[in-house]
Amino acid sequence: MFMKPGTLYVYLIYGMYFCMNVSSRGDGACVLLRALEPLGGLETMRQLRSTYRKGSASRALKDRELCSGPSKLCQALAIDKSFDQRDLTEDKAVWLEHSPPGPREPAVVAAARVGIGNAGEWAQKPLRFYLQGSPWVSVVDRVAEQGTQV
DNA sequence: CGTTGGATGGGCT
DNA sequence: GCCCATCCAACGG
Repeated sequence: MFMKPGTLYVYLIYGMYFCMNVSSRGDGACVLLRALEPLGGLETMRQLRSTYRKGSASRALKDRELCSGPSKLCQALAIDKSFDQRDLTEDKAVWLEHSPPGPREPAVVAAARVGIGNAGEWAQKPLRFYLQGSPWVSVVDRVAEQGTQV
């Protein structure tokens, strides 16, 4: 986390999953990627996701199940510890792009974060952001959406 | 739709 | 030891 903004931070969680973060401006600041909208390579993602599951020969995953969670998207993109500390502005294999302009700016929901319990005052602050109405989000927070400007 | 319990390992105290 | 910004299968309604 204490790296140049735009640097990947990948760590192992719960002994078997990875989480993918991007270092941001400010000492110790970073952003955890909790979900993605899969735009290409869907079948590759489906295959990568399936190999990690228990009954690997079980039902095919729906599109929404490919990247709707921090560790799901790491599986779908084959992100592991080898991607830790890569520079998103220089690396050939992984980078960020702006999304193409849409007809209108989607509303951004600011909600409480997921999965950190009541770990101090910061746990309750609305530091989790997602596009309202997106079907690709990992968790929908109806309460937070009440106060969102559409 | 909801809830519950098990898998699993590195890093820190 | 114990904590981790998790996921999935297996249930019950």
